[in-house]
Amino acid sequence: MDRSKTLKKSDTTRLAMIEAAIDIFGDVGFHAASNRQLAKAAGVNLALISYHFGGKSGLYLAVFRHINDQMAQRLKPLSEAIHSEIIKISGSQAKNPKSKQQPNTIDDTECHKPLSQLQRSKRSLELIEAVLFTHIEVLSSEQTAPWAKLILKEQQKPGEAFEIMYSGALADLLTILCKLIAIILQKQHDHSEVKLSALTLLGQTQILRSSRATLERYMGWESIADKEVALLKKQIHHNLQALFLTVSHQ
Amino acid sequence: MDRSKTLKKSDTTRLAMIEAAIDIFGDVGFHAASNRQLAKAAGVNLALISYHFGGKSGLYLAVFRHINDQMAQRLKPLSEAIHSEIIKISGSQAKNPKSKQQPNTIDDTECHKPLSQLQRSKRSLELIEAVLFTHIEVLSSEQTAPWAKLILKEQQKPGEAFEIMYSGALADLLTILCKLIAIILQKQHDHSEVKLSALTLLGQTQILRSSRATLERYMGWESIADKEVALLKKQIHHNLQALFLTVSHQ
DNA sequence: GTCTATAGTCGGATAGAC
DNA sequence: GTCTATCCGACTATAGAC
Repeated sequence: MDRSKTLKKSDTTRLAMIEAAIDIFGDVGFHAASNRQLAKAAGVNLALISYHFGGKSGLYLAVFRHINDQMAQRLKPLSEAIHSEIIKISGSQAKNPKSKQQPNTIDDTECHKPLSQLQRSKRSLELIEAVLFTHIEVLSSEQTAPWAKLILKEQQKPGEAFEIMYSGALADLLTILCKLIAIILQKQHDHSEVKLSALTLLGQTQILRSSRATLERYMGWESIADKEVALLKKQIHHNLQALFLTVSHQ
Repeated sequence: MDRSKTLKKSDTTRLAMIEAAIDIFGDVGFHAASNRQLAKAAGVNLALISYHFGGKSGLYLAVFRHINDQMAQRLKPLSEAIHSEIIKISGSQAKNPKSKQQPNTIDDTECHKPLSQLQRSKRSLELIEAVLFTHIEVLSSEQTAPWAKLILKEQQKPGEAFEIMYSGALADLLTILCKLIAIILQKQHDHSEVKLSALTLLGQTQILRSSRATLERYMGWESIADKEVALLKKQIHHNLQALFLTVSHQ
């Protein structure tokens, strides 16, 4: 309600506990983290974990809700921009044979000159690249490193916490990719080929987390900073061009 | 020594403990697994964990040594076949400007008729696909599922166990892929582009494990069996064609 | 080699003072 | 809301019988 502005004492405590817990859970996992360790890292008393979250499990879930909120907030601008542009791009495209004409009342400057399929594809490809590059930046950033670790852990043994993530930012991200790919392939965005295509794309960026140790070791990288990120982006750019620019052949 | 044939009682006990431990460690992780649980699953007494492996950590390392041996054994036929074929394929190719001529004394039927670059690329691409499909089968098989889970866990927090895996089968797999890609791209196999290309390829197959929960959920799959594996293979095949068949353009 | 029994430690949770 | 003190269960590891 109106408490959204006034930050009560308990809110700052809760936040401190959640932020400390992100690091610890991400680092050592749920079971290896002890309540004592969590409380000490947050600089609060042991008993407050039970008081505020009902126990370690409650804190764990609160951590995922918090991460999901943060991620959604971070992706929101890009997501909204792309969604509105998708309407523009596909405005003249028939996704579905029956609804060929879509009376578009939006006062948009470009929406009345129909784009060629080639133009649509090119623009979609640019947007896909933007999404993946954003994803790479999120995955490589030190700040979000614990997030990624937590999500990966949940992927392997999905529980209640996975639901929180999946139904939030994760599904959004995939849906955007699928809509863009659908424009290029001229297929439905929920076609299984389109979805697998999106997933294999994300797989390529996710090596930053899922295979980070192998990546560092095999590339001979001591850390993954700007230079290394740039190299990976270059590779992804190259792959994207190859995967989607020659799509007219098939 | 000569004990390799006669299976002593203690060996069968150790093996039972290791195999039970693979499932449990893979399922719940190192910390969440208790010695009691491990002993019960193996059908042995609690104290034998300390006796045979010196404790839970020792058992954990033994598990990784075992997995690495198994994986190496499984990949060996394919690995050797490919290595010998790479010699054939690249026999007439100059990897390095100085060593253009390689006097090949192998009594191979095909080694004396030089292959065109197109032929070499095509064959390499077939072999890459074979490697990735094998990888997909390993990752999707229920039997090896716990292996993959363990490896993923170690990637996130690499310790002594990661060393065992990395310096074994994992590095072999990557090296084979790089050598094949190098033939297509006509670059050194240790060139960073080649290595990143191999890693992004593996990333696409690794979604079977790293994003399994998302994969199942987003694709609407209830399980990942033959039908689902076939779909993923089809997608990987498609991606491979796009990524490497048009390489002559660049 | 395998088992039983137990010592010693640490964990999560809570009652009750402030 | 926050803290101290404490309970009790579960754990690892080991000593010693067989």
